[in-house]
Amino acid sequence: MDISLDHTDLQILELMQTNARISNADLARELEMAPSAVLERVKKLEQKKVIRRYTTSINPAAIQQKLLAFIFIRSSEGFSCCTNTAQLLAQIPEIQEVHHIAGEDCFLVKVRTADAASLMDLMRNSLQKIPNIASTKTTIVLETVKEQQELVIPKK
Amino acid sequence: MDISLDHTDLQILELMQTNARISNADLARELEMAPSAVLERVKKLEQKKVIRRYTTSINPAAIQQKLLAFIFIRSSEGFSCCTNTAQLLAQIPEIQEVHHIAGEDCFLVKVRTADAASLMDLMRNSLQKIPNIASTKTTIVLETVKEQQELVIPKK
DNA sequence: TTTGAAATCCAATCGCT
DNA sequence: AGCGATTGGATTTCAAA
Repeated sequence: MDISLDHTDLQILELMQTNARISNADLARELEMAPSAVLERVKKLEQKKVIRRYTTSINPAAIQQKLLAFIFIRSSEGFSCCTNTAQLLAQIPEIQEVHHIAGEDCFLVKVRTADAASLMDLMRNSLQKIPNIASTKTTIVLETVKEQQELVIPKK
Repeated sequence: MDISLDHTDLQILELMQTNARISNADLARELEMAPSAVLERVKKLEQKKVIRRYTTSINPAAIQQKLLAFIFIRSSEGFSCCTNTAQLLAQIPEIQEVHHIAGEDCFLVKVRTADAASLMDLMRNSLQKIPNIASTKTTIVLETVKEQQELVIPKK
């Protein structure tokens, strides 16, 4: 099973990226295909892990998650320990993203908490318990102008 | 119309965050409520913009978007021009996130392209045309260990 | 806000192409 | 891969509490 995608697949991705709750019937109407054929394609995209999951984007402020920060984390030891450190970081639910980055710093982490105090709590209680964290540099977000994970789908 | 959320609303958010394509009937079964009552609540969450949108997470590698980078962008002029600069950045489809950050740099931007060459294209053709960009500092992601936008939903 | 009933519509399967 | 027919179930609306 390969991952080659034709134009119809890309159209499906485009439509579902914009609205994950579109009905299969509406998808079929947009593509001018039979619903059963469309359903088949969607299932294959799921199986092939082209589609990873369907998520609901929730306004963070509505559930009192007002603080967003990025933290650069430097690891004190070599490359081998990094994988372990990364896994421990990934387990923290407030941490949405863990990226291994090029350059002097080892990781870039995106974290969301209620406020500055709870970010401090998290750093003291969760981060500092992870071995091999040499230093952290925190960047606080004042305002988010754009935040979406929509990819640019190729035309063909 | 206020934005106060009760336990049932939080349960709905929790379930829909995990799977945006859950059927209303399944939601109702989980909550042990009538489907019509659940539908009413979901619609209100949408109206109140607690739910922002339903999105499909697509594997970037499957559509040849292999490069992820974060760019720190310094603005050459004062605060007033920042809003304009931010809007121009936000219009670039490859840029997924634009954050106004505290500290010396003005913006942190998350960008996804096919490869290093197309990132360079983007910086030359799109970024450098935006006025008041004084400097950029690009951080390339080598590996993404975790990437989700799921929020920690409070228990009550 | 919730419910239950009713009408319409959809999801999912399968045999055929 | 796609289609069309089928059926069991889902969505959506609405009057009533």
